[in-house]
Amino acid sequence: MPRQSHARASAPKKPTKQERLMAAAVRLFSRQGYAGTSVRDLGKALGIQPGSVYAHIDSKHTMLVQLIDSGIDQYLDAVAELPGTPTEQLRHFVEAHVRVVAEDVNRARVVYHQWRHIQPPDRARIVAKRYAYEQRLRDIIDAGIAAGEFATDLDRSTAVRAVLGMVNWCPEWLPADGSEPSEVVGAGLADLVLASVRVGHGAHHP
Amino acid sequence: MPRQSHARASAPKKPTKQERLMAAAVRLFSRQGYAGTSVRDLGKALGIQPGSVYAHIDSKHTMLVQLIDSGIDQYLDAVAELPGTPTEQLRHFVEAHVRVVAEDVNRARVVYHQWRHIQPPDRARIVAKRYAYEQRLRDIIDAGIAAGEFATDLDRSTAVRAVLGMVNWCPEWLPADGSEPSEVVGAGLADLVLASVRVGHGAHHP
DNA sequence: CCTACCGATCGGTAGG
DNA sequence: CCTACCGATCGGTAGG
Repeated sequence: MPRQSHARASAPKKPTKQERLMAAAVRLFSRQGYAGTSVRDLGKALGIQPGSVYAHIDSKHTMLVQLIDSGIDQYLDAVAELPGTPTEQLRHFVEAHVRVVAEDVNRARVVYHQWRHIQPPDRARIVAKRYAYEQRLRDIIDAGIAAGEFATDLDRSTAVRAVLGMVNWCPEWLPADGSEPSEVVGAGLADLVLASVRVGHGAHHP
Repeated sequence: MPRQSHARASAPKKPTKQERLMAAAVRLFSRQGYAGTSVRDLGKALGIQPGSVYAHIDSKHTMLVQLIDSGIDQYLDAVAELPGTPTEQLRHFVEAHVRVVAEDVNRARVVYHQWRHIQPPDRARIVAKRYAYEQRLRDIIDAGIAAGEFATDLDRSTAVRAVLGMVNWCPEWLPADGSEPSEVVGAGLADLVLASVRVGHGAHHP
């Protein structure tokens, strides 16, 4: 067993202190929350003094903003262009979302829940991005209804929120489910989503 | 049922200071998180001095434990006995869960996310209760598969987590959706859930 | 990146 | 329920 375990395999990526701080922030904000994480915790994670943290960051709040900004962008990028029919697009949407969650479940949890700690003026931009992502899903579902692929009596809002609920809950149990590859999990969730919105599954609630 | 100190049955009851503190904690923990809420915030909400808060509570942590303990019990009680076939039970489960969420979305958010701030030894009991609730849903789904009402190729774990995700995400959007009664929302979500697990909706992912 | 430090705030207590 | 206070910790800064 080599002492330099992860030394440059293909790309010599040595993380900067700033990158290491951001990685520590993801882990700590996820487990203890933004308010429950001190700048001293971040320094301790890198083995430096509390005051030294500010040689690499502007403020604790700026770290949160950058983390969530880039985090939401990962989701937006992943579903920006989806090929195929609305049915296929919806499958791709769910699978892409689960893939991004699985890449870093801690980051996912921070993006979903810690945005409430973001203060104006950054907050407005974050909320707008979240809405844009929801709108992306809504458009797919609308197209599916219009194309006759999804049930015509489907309630758009309920469907959008049900799908987002399913995929956004993943970080709560994905880590404890390391046995299954995330692609399998994503495909399984996509199956359930498609079954729930597809036409021909019988009458809805009377 | 344990003792109720001096509560009048079916009368306009005047909340005690302790009850008012718990109500304030629900609201503040939900919006700012447990760590982001100070005992001074709680005192301010009741118009009393910070130190006076301790005339009514033991500690901030005890408030969180009591809040989440009784909160989870609400969910367990709501689904303890569900009539009918597995299909009907699953519908009742979703509708009952959404009803409890709608009763107090702030409390729901605290129950779902702030339990991570609970320290041992209380933590073990909370985690066990959460697992018991999940097990309750798993049993219904297993019964539905065994009875031939749900798809035989349904993945139990995925189905359980998908359903929990849908209903547990409700507090994120229910407050913004005040126009629709929660019973309608619950029925709509139950429709989607039943459609996703029911037999005869076509082949799953190849 | 360290030492040394700032004023503010934290959860909680003593003694009325 | 108040006044007065405790030691600990907070986010952040000055000056090397």
